[in-house]
Amino acid sequence: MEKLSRKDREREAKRVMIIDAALQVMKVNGFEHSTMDEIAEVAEIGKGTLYLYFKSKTSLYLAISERGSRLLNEQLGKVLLLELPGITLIEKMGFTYLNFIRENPLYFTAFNYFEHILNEGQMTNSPIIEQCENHAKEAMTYIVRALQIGMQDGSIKNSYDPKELGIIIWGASKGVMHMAFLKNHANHMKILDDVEFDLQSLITGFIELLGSGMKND
Amino acid sequence: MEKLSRKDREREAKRVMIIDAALQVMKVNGFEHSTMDEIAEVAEIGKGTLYLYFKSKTSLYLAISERGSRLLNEQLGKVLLLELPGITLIEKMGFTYLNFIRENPLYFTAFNYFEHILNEGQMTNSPIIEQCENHAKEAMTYIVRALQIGMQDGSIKNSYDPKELGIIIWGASKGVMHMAFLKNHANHMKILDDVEFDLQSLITGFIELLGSGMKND
DNA sequence: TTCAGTTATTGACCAACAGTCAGATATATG
DNA sequence: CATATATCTGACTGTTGGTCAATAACTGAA
Repeated sequence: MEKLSRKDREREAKRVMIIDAALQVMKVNGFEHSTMDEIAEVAEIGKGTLYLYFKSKTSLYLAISERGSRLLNEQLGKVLLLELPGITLIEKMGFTYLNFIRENPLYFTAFNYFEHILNEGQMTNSPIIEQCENHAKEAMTYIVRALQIGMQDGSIKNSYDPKELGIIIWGASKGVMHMAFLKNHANHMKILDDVEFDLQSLITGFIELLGSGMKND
Repeated sequence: MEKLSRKDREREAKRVMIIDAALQVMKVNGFEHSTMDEIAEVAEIGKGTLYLYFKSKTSLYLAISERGSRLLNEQLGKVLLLELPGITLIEKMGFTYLNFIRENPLYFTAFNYFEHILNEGQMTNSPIIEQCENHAKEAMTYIVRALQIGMQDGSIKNSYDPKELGIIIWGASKGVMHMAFLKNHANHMKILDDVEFDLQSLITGFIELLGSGMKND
């Protein structure tokens, strides 16, 4: 049972308010072109105060990613509770992910930012990075659970290692979503210009393709 | 037939040399933490000169991406010349891509940077962006051609639209490669820590999975 | 209510770095 | 050799992430 003092609750509320302000600024200026000065201004606090709540711009951005993955995980967790064959759970998770990034494109950008930071190898041993990693691990676990359920109920081939298959599904989904995201958000994307498709049909095709690779005959 | 004057050839050679210098600096400092001052120093030119050859840091980074995708396309193009079933061409392209980013991780980072720039919607109508997009489109065409060959020779189901399938394969491959890349380069990546795998086996699993979704029975 | 001690806030300031430009240097031409 | 043109340069500027000494707000005891 968590018992937070009034101080702690106020502090937490302010943290949330700052993240709201940051998202608001980013909606206008884009993710990278938002400045700490403007975020502080919108949050109606001094810039120094901003740095009392987030020790760097990177930290603030990661906090956005953290919130996003927390929200997404809540939804993925609910899918796992449904009484459905494993293969259907996997499909539903795919669409849950799709709808989430469609409704929250900024969070998707934040997810990519998080991975970029991991890649660059900076900010290791930071608590916010750890939280983000835990969320990612949790999402991964939801997928693996669904796969295990599917292997149990016979809806998914059991010739793959569920964890390895989980990584593949996770990675491939992110890649395809990213593609779809580009189509919708980039002004011009020559690769995609030739192809008539909407997000939904692309993802449906993708899930079908993966599905027919995983499904038991 | 391109006939370049000595001037033009010298200019081109210097451009190449600057990109070499930039890659060298990035190998040490990482992609983002390299400064134009240091790149100029390593290239043994003044900073002002650097800006005569690349109009911004972004342009220079995109030039690296451009070179990378040009090199990759050369290899993909060669695969397409082999006398093999379409499904095998697709598999070979997958491994070509894998080996390329394994041997040239910096180019892979550059590719991601290019997509990031597209996402942010900056630098539209810049010639270097256009070149990068053309390369991406070319790579995409190689995949689609291989799919068409496979649909012709019967090794690939023809129930999918080859272009849509191409986008799916392209996106999914990038996503899975990215995952594998993280495992190798990020210091810690909790999602991946649990799973014992090497790049090769993950990609093999992925290609097998996609393959069994595409293959004719 | 007062006041010392503690905590929270602030914005002027600093350092780093992308990008500029007036002047210097090299090269071509007659 | 002299002039014109092309190329190069690094000191300078503007912006922005991050700091810190000064200030304000709060707290609890007398």
